Amino acid sequence: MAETRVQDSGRQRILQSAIELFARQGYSATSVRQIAKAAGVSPSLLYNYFDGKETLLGAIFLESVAQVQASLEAAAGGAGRPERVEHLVRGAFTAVRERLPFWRVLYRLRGEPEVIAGLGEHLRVWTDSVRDSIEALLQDSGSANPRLEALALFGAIDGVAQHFALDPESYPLDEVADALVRRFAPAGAGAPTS
Amino acid sequence: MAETRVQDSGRQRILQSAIELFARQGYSATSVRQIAKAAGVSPSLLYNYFDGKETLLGAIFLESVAQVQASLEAAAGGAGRPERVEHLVRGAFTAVRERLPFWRVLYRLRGEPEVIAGLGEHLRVWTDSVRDSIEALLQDSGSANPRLEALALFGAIDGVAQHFALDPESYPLDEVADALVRRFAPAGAGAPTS
Amino acid sequence: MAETRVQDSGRQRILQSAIELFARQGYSATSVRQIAKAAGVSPSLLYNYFDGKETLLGAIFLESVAQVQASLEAAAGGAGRPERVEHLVRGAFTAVRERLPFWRVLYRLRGEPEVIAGLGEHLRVWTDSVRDSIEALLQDSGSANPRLEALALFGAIDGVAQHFALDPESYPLDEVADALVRRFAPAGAGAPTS
Amino acid sequence: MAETRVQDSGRQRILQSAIELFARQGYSATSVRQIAKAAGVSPSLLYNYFDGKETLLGAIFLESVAQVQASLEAAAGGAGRPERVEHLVRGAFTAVRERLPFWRVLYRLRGEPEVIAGLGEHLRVWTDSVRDSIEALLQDSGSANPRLEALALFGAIDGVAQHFALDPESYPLDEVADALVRRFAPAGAGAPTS
DNA sequence: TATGAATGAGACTTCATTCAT
DNA sequence: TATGAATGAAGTCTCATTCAT
Repeated sequence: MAETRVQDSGRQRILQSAIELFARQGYSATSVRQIAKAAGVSPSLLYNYFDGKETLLGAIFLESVAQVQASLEAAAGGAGRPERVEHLVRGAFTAVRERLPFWRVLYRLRGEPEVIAGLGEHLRVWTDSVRDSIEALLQDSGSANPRLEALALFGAIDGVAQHFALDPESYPLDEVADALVRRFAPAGAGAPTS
Repeated sequence: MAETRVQDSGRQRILQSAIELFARQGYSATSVRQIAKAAGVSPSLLYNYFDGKETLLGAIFLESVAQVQASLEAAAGGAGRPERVEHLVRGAFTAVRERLPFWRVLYRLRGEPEVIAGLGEHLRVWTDSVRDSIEALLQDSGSANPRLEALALFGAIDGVAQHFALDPESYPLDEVADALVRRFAPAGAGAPTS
Repeated sequence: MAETRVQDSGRQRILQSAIELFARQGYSATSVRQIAKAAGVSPSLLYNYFDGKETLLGAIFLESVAQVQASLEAAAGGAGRPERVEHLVRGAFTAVRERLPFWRVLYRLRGEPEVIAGLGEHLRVWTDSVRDSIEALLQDSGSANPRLEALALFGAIDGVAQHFALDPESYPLDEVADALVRRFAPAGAGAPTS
Repeated sequence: MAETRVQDSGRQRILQSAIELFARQGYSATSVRQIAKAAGVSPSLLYNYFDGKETLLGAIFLESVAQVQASLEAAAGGAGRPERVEHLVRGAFTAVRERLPFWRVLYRLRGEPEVIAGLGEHLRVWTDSVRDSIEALLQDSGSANPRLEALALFGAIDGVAQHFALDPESYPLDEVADALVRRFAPAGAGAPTS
């Protein structure tokens, strides 16, 4: 009971405020002052918990990536190709919906890896592993060129997720997911018309 | 004769440096000094041509959006659905390839519309018009729910383009384009196999 | 029995760490955090024992000055001028060697008396008393102008001590002491050659 | 005519204020704000001319060391040992008198070489060269152990100079110089009494 | 005796920008 | 067209310090 209270204190509040502001304004455009103010603490306190703005971002990533990873793995599996594709798509979108602010931060930062020293490599590794998972998933299910198929599907999921993230209120994510699944579920990659 | 000389001088060099730095580091993380230095001029000169950093960004957008728009329209058209989808996909990727830095800037800024006062609305209008174009394109070609189809295809194109933009050297854009076309060209949205 | 234990705890460890850091980095450049960390305690504990950083410095001085004073007085005395000069020089250098960190702090702070409110006056009084002692020592031993002789000898001792403090590992302090003694021991100040 | 005015502007005023404040309060205890205020400019301007506080200090040193070096060399020379020692002592004290603030900064900083990254080595080299010069000067003039003699004389000069720097108003520098010269001028280092 | 949470003041520094030339 | 001098506002971060426990 006191636990939720404790969780809500100091460090936790800073993390929460930071992720929200980073999501809305971007990392560079968000000042430490803003974060502290949003968290209701003094800017100094931030430095009791984190070595600096960059470390704070790192902490956000470490936490969120782990949770998202778990979320994605939970959604894996399925007997045939259609089921697998469907699980993948739904799982991915669920993960995005669950941690929307994190994804918005991710999308923004993905393009400027130099800004955050150690993060770029970390991100690339993670992205590659997701791509490989999708490829593995398609490999078992009679795809002509699973790698290219994986890139296409990965891109599609990522793009739709981003469009959703830009306007979560009115974007019809589930219906678009249906459409994606219909397009990518069929096994015959090279000749759906014949 | 003097024209080419003029083009390369002052204003043009600033614009060029700005777009490249914004693409690499993001708008907020790029300073006026950096831009001026990269352009080989003094920071003051920037203020002879633009009212400030924000105006400079606006100018970049105005120029680039017009060119991209033209590029996209040139790629429109085609007799049947498959041709139209193919033209759309190829045209979009060509546009991205041609103006890669601009797109990287766009992808970054799309998520933080508040940062740049007047730009957000402008961007949204443009994005919507692209989406509507795709929808119109699909509408004529027997799609069950053209709006959702359009969103899915738009998302897919956008996502793939972004993945390409993140690693243009080694991303197999043309092959992924093929895969996308194969998936989205068939008219029957709900039953591409039958 | 418990005494040695107590000596080594808390207060004593803080004092020790403080003097070493002050000696190496200077007073202003040394932070309370650094001192506490070096002492293996929390910064807060420092405020249980001292009113603040300045008070801590005061405590260091009070302790050390007393010990140095004793050390110097023990070295005083001697029958004739040569013996007295020799005792003075050797005694001073022994005192420096024994409490090297303290002297390094002293040398640094001597020049900025305003920084430490009450310390400047204290220091000046002490310095003057040392100079007067030397003068008295020379007065009894047929020096033409004992005051100027005292200033010269005091300066020489102080300068050599400082050079030694800057590089204690390789400075040949004892040999230089010999040289100093040879130069200053003879009674005839104005005509050592005759 | 306008030249003096130009010299007095901006950069020059900052340098001047900096050296005076560093001399009075020490490097660490002097803030950039203080320097700027004393120079009658904004703190930002300082960064137009120097990369930062440390670079500013470096600039001060480079300028001053060169001038002092010249001053010392000008004072070198003399036929016999007594003349040489006299020239050395007088020259050194003249150099100190001429650039008193610089010397006070030097004395303070000599003890904390780690604080200023590249300066420590520079300083040590310079100090060694001065010591070597003195040694060379004594070598030619029948000194038993010129190296130790040089260290003793160097220490004496340095110590007296420092005492003078601490209280330039009332320290009888010239008279103490006389005393020093009387003590160190005679050639017979080991046996001034015989 | 000892500490972790917390902070106001101020440190150095960079920012976008103006203006006289 | 072009720049160097100059600056107010704001940036990140460290400081010495307090207080409840």
